[in-house]
Amino acid sequence: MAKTKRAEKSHRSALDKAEQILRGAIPEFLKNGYACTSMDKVAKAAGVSKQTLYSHFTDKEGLFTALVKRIATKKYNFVCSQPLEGEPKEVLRNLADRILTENINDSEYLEFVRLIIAESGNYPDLSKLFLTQIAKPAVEIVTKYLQENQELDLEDPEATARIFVGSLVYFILNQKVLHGIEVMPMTAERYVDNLVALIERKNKI
Amino acid sequence: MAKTKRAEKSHRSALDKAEQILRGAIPEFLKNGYACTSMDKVAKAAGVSKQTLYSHFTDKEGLFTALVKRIATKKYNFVCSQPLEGEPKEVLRNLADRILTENINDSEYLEFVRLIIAESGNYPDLSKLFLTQIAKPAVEIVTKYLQENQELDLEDPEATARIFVGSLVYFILNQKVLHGIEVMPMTAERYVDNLVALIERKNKI
DNA sequence: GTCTATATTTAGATAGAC
DNA sequence: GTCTATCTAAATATAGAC
Repeated sequence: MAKTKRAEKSHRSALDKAEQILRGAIPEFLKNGYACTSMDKVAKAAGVSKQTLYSHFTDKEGLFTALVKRIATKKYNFVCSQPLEGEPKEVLRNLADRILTENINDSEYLEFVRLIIAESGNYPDLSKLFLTQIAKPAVEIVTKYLQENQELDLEDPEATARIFVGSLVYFILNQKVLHGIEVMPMTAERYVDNLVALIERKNKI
Repeated sequence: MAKTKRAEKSHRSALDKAEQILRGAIPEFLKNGYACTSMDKVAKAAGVSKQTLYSHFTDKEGLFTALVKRIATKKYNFVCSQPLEGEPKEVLRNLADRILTENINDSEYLEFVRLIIAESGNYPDLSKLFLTQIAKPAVEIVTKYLQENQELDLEDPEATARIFVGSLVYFILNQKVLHGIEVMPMTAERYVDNLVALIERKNKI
């Protein structure tokens, strides 16, 4: 019995340590990037010794991969938890607003996107994971909606969905990640107005 | 006279060295990223000693900045050298095709974009330079065209131009930089068809 | 101006005590 | 499992010969 209890405690403790390490590692990697984040910094930020890192993750790359999977999964759950509802004519605008406001104010996620792109050459599998977990489901949700609303009279809902999502993602990338807000600013409202107008246009005539 | 000749030679030699260093440095930075490109690698790639690097550029950051300015200027000259001409109805499609084919096959430029985004946190001025030199002129050219062709009946040509350019840039980023071509492929033709259709739609009815 | 050699710092990863 | 102390390699930057 004492043995069982000890094993349980040991197991729980291990989980907590891994969790503790990830929680410390995430802001470090997001802030400094992969190359400039040392295992020493992570150990310090997580409040554990460096050797403890290596007992829970094989190496720096393994820790980084676990970290990316964690954040991607978190965002995936958010993307898929938002049903499209409301007045049909308002859905596209609400959806665009939601995509923008949700992501533009999520500085952790913006850093994450920057990191994924930065390491997409060295870690192509992580960028594919990112697309598969986040961008692809988002496009699929929009595609489905565009297909279901035939009054929009779109010849190719999937391609249109990609343009819709893609132009919003680029807006965020341009304004926030690349600091376009300082050299070529545009309000989200104006951008969304025109994007929605392009898709709904036929109905307006 | 000997003195003049010597000064000239010295001057020319200095220019050649700076040029030689940049030519060696560019592929190294584009391939490895900023942090993983050592001054030793650059010296070796450029065929000079490390000390020579430091005699022409103050430090690694100075070399990197000069390199980014060089590439951005090169692309700027290309963007602005392409006039919009041809049948009015074909211009948008030709323009989209040109933007895609030009950039999607320019692997050096794709690496450059990756690098700019990667370092946009550490070097915000370089990302602003990138936008100012490349993205902004591109949007301005498209804006001007959309304004001049009022039969398109666009309420906000500038916002529409941003959507047009932005969705194309994202397509490239998604398919090539983030390897979306392997997990969510789509042909450029299909994407462009639908993008142009959205803008021209009114005319088609 | 250019090179070789080096000073100094810091990285990833490991050994050994407990 | 966790810690302190350490090994080895590689980075930026500089000193000094020519």
